[in-house]
Amino acid sequence: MEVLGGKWKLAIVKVLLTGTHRFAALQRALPTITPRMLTRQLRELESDRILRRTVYAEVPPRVEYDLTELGAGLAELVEWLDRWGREYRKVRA
Amino acid sequence: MEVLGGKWKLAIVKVLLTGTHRFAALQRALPTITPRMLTRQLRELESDRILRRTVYAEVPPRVEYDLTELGAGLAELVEWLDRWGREYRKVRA
DNA sequence: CTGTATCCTCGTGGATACTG
DNA sequence: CAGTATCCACGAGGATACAG
Repeated sequence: MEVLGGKWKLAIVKVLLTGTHRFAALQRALPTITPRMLTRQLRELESDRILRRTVYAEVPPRVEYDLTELGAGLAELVEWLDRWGREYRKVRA
Repeated sequence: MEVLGGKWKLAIVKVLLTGTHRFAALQRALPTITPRMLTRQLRELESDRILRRTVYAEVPPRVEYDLTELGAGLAELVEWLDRWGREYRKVRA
């Protein structure tokens, strides 16, 4: 939970489960996140080896994010949580 | 994550997966939790229908906590997270 | 395009002491 | 036994502006 507990962490993982994304693409996928929060959560996920950050020395700059094997192993968890969340809303309603 | 995100929530669920517990028993199972935090997390889990609180009108007072069906449905998640946590520690080491 | 820098609010969580 | 009451520190998260 220390690794996954950030407000946007699992949301980011979920997006990256659909493939490699650039910074701006993640912003589009998470419309309400601020650049500051996106950077922070990405850096933490990187240092926890959930994802990889690849910088291409180009102009304009290009940076790509994709899941490591460790991160990809979270696929089941994300699905499980999605299902449980739906069940939860049903029961609580 | 809003429901499960408290610092002690999943730990409490994990204990209750082994059966009904009283307040003091939960304290013993979670040696570093303060009574204040235990109360708060229990009340939140109760209002989210993850567990049930049963008060017996006796002296001395007796209060028992046990999982609802919704809460019991978290068993898989807890196991999954345990496994992933171990894997995580191995890979990160 | 991919971020930093600054400033600020708020809530979580902890310490400690006390109570019906 | 099963909590409350108070007080406090810290940091996560957000708003806004700016930069290489």
